[in-house]
Amino acid sequence: MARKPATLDPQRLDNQICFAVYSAAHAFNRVYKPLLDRLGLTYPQYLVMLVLWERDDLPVKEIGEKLFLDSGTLTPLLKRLEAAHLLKRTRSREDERQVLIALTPQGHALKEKARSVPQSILAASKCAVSELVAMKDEIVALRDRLNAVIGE
Amino acid sequence: MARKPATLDPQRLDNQICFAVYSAAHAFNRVYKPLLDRLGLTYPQYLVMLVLWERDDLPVKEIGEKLFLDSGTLTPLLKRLEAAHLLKRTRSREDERQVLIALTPQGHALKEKARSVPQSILAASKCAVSELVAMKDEIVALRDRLNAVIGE
DNA sequence: GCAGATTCAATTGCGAACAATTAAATGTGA
DNA sequence: TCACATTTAATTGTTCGCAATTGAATCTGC
Repeated sequence: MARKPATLDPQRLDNQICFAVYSAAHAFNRVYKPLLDRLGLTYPQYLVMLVLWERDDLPVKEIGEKLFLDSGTLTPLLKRLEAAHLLKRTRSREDERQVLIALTPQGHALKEKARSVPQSILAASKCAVSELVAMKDEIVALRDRLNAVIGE
Repeated sequence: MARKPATLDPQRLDNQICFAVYSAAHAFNRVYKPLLDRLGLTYPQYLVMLVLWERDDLPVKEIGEKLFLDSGTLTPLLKRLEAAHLLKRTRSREDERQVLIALTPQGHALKEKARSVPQSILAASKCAVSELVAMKDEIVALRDRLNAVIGE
């Protein structure tokens, strides 16, 4: 049984892209934390707000599709954002199964306060924008291939 | 106020590398799930086992440093792995503050059963190994820069 | 040797994340 | 029309992830 050199052993933690992604996600979270604390948001809540700042009045389902999250995650999260007066949840009148999510004036206003966040993250990454964009595109392509496999 | 084109707006979800990483981590998790179910492990538990398969008899602290996790996460997770008879937790005799984690025979044996996991992930990623290695190195470098900023 | 600081694991409390199930509304085919 | 399937959100239960705190063991300077 030929022993592989450590740098090629696929069962080693440091050789796994998945752990790289997993640990990078946590590192991002820790950088975001103090920035989002000032807005009173957690990172997943911030993601929901980003979606709503682009387009308002969406059903829960559609927010879930954009963020790859299901109602088990979103329902309580949206209730917390509603309790913080950032959005309102209303049953659709055309289709009573849907709950539509609409920003309150405070929810809209928060977009301005959040404007500096991406720049702070960029600074922390100590990386050229062009490099980050290239990396992002690669990671998104990988994610989409993985998600395609799940659907099989 | 010059409106940026959508492809450059840093406040757009699709332009954020962080969301790419966040959603890729979840996609990986979903691909791992059925593979790890057969081993009776969750993904974070699998990470701990990877660490211990490389080196046994580690204090909780050291496992935490390798995985970027703290005792609040690890203590209950390790207790569950102990309940599954995969490892044993023992207070160090030289330093009673430390708890040493050692694999049981079953814990060691699981390494063989887990050997095929990385290959299945590789297949799901539909990507050349060389490309994945390059991506992994970039992501690790980014992660380490982010973690360096946090320590400031 | 001893007071005070530091280290380490455990605990508590809260917010994700997701599987599985439930209940209500809507759609579909005969 | 009516039985049956599908869609949508909510709910329940388990596991992470982390901040903050606790308590015990160890280290440090004097």
